[in-house]
Amino acid sequence: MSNDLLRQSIKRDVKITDSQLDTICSYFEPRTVKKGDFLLSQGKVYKFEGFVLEGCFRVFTIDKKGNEITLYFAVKGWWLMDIDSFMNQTPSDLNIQALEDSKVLLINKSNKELLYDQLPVVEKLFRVMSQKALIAWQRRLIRNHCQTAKERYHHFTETYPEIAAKLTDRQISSYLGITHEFLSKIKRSGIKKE
Amino acid sequence: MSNDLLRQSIKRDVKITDSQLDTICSYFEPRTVKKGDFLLSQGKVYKFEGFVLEGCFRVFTIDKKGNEITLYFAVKGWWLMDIDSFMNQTPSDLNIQALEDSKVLLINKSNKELLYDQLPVVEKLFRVMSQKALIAWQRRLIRNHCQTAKERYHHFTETYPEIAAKLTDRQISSYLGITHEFLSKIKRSGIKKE
DNA sequence: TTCAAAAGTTGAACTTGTTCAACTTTTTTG
DNA sequence: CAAAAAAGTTGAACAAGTTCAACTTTTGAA
Repeated sequence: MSNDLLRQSIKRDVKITDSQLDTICSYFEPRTVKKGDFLLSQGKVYKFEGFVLEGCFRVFTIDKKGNEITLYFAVKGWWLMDIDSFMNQTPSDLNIQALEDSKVLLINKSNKELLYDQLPVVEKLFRVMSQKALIAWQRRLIRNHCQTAKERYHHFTETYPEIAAKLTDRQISSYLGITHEFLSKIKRSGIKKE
Repeated sequence: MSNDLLRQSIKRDVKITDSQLDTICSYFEPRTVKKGDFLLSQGKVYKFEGFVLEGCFRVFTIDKKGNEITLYFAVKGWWLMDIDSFMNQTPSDLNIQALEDSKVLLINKSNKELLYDQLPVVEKLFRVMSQKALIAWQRRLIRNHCQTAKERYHHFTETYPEIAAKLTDRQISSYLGITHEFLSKIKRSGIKKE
């Protein structure tokens, strides 16, 4: 199976048996997404949660002024979820778009609930994953408040060089919360001195 | 017992029996914290998770330049946690300070683990709580990127008027990510027009 | 392979928010 | 209650980041 990556990823977060992994994996379906296609678009209800096997996705929202705000990027081994829409089955504020031809494993809401009921370890898994994600969001907010755009840019490209390499400057700037014009100026100033 | 608030709060997130609630509550110990005292300070390992019964807390970090960044405030019914320090038992980056005389229920790490092992519903509870918190952090990041300081100030005071009423302007500004001088100017401009 | 669309660059004027310093008001504490 | 400390206000100069418009470069599709 092509589920090795998912199995490894789960084993990093919880102690789990192979048969439990089999059960979990049996609920996921593979799907390919072409470059530019949307797995979710703003206004729709999110019916799937996804685990990225290959490729790259961008999760973003568009505000009232029409600006794109990127929440995160997801490459191999990352999860794609709009917790709000999936949990409450309300229309999503988010768009999830493939930045290259990609492969994901998807699980729908009713299967996810079956899994939760059937295997308590799945509750633990998503509890641990959510708490780790929370830590990351808190740290990002702190960086947004205490670092300049330039520092944030370098932090991003140094922390995720493989992801940054796949992205356009516009996509990076929408993640950093700055205009692409200003990112261009940051890069120029970064070459000249320090 | 004075555990009613905790029991109600848990019942809002998961289906649970009274005897399970009894078990959970039995692991929590009440504690009073005097105004100004710290439940946690930066550099220490966080040994407790807390549920606020009364009073008000501020969770914040101090960056290299000495600026305070407030992650959140917690009043009656809110949880106090430094997931990073508690989960990994590493020194905390956070301070948790009582802004008034307060009462909390505390649970330590080993009891929390006992609870997780004993009652799967506790895994579910914290999974649901963490996912709700994640949604809130994502929304806050979006607001930080697409709203001005003035809009964020009004959003905060309108969403949490009871909390805002307990806070100094310096505390609010450290939550909004602006200087207290600028908050003062926002308030003045808000009176004159709009 | 060409040409249209998207991405990136640059500069000038502008807006938002910061810094610092001086001052006033409120709160706390001996 | 008096003094000290903390909080809030104000202004002027400044820094960080935006906006808009013109331009160049790269990418992709017919």
